[in-house]
Amino acid sequence: MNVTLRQLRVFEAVGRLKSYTRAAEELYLSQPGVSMQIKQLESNLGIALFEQLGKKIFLTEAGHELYQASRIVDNQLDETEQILEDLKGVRRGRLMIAVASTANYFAPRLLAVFSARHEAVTVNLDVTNREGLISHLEANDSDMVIMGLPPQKLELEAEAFMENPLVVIAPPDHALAGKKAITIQRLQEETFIMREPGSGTRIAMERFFAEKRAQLTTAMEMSSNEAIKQAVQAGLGLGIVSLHTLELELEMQRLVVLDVESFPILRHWYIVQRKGKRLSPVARAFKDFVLEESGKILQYPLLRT
Amino acid sequence: MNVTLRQLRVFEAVGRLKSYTRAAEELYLSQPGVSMQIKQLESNLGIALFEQLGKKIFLTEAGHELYQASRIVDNQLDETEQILEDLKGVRRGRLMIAVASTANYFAPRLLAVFSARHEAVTVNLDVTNREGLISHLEANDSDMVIMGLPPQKLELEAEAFMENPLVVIAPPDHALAGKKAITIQRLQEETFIMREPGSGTRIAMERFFAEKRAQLTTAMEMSSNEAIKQAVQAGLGLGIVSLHTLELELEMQRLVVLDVESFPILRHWYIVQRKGKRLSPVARAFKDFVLEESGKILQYPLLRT
DNA sequence: TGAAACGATAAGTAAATACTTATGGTTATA
DNA sequence: TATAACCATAAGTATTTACTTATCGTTTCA
Repeated sequence: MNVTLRQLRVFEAVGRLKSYTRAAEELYLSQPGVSMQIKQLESNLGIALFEQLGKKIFLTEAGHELYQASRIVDNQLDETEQILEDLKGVRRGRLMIAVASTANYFAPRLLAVFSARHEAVTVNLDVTNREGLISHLEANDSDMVIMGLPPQKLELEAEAFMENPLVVIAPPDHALAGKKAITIQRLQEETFIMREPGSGTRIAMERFFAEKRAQLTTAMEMSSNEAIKQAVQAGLGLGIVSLHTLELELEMQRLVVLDVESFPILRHWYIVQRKGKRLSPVARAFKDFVLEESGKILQYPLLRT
Repeated sequence: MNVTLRQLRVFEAVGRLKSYTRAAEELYLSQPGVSMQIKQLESNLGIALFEQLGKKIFLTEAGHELYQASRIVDNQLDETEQILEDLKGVRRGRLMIAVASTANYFAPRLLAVFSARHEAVTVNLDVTNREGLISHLEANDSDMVIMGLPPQKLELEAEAFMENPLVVIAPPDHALAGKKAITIQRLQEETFIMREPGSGTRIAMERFFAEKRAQLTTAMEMSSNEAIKQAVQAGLGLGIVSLHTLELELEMQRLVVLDVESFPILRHWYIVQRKGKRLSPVARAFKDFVLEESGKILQYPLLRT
């Protein structure tokens, strides 16, 4: 179809007003200008769109069909234009975030606040493991990723926005509970429930103990923090998890944080995205929001045990 | 929106193929040609549609929106083009016919046959009185009109396509039933059930008797042929109607046609349309069909009584 | 590390587009 | 019947469009 949008718009006006002259006025054109557009359109389509009987013009059947079509097309484009207009601002948009599973304990709260402020923004949150996060970054199908340990391989931009203290947890009735300044030495007498190799927490932990030249006994490996906490509660051993995951358990006194020397291991949470990625206004706004306000919103439990 | 269809189509190809170069190949363009169209489009919209990360390109959210829109627009136009293509031929289309109420006894049969031959054609039949037909012609909202007596006032083209004999009817037990060569003189002794003034049949009748210098006694006026036939059957008087309306009654011997001298009054059925009206292919086909084949399809009852 | 793939940019151009004014021919209308 | 309203046509033109080829810079991958 060799038709131009201009032709369709002129045609729509003529069809609506049933007059070349008035359409010309509406469009700030001369009457012959309109005549020519219509003629051109008719010749492009190879079919008559108007019928003139005396002074009045009528749409032919083909004209009626095209009239409907041009209204639909016009509306579609108007609508899209509106959407794009919104997208330029923060008003509307989709925010696609992926977070490490550990971040699941606070990320939803951040998103909830952001989402409440920007009602027309659709938020999409994927909670996944480290591997999943990396593939998100590679496929570029998230606006950004929240994780504790940005991978080195990819070219990324990572900004820390919050502390992420790793602490040693034990059941409340554990021999070490309540003890002050437990040494790392002492810890080596205990057995530990660990995250799976490759997990951010696990990597950080191993790095820490390697530095301290200590070696821990691994009782079992669990692939989620939830599982570790359950196992520790059940007395199967000690655990090391992010303090952020403990809010409830500390409050309910199901678990205690041990006061071990050099602890907590201080890590950070990072907002990560591919280098050079152009953020949408919504993504930009979310990032600013996290960098500036996450501290206020997420007050994690005090370290006092 | 200052967007051109060309831009949308190029954009659609790039969005679909996720590559400027391959889109260029598909469209038989150079790669810079595509680049420029997209750039133009983006600047028209004031928003980025693609994001390039390394070698790969991705649609931005705005790009996704526009992609959907351009597919819708494209489909709409394709569909319309198909419809218009059909309309050029006889395959599809709408046929709007208005017929005089008397023609209601045969017009549906014509339309049924035509409609069976052209399945994708929507047929619209309005059965109305003379006044209604004239307003159809004035408003140009029918393709053509079938009537017995084209009005003089409007500039019309009328073509006769079939005889329309007006006959005198009586109940089977009437004194004149079966009589040969009844004189018009004799008719004046009877009373008649007439159509309302202004009806085509009434006008033709009055013209006929004025010519013969005869005057009929009007018992009552009815606004439909059906009512006249009922009244005649009930013995309220004689009637004059188009032979076409009698098929059933003659066969069931509810009514008889009298053998009156100079009868039947020979009139014709006309296909009528406004002078200069351009017929759609479907309308053209219907007109030809009626002119050529109506005789074959409509064999009305013989005059023998 | 070097070649290949990809998109961006620059410069140039033939063609078309989208108008304009002027004018002519019909058709209603007062 | 004159006039006003309406659309068609003709001729002319500035601008824009839609390309092209040539070239460059970056990224990926063998």
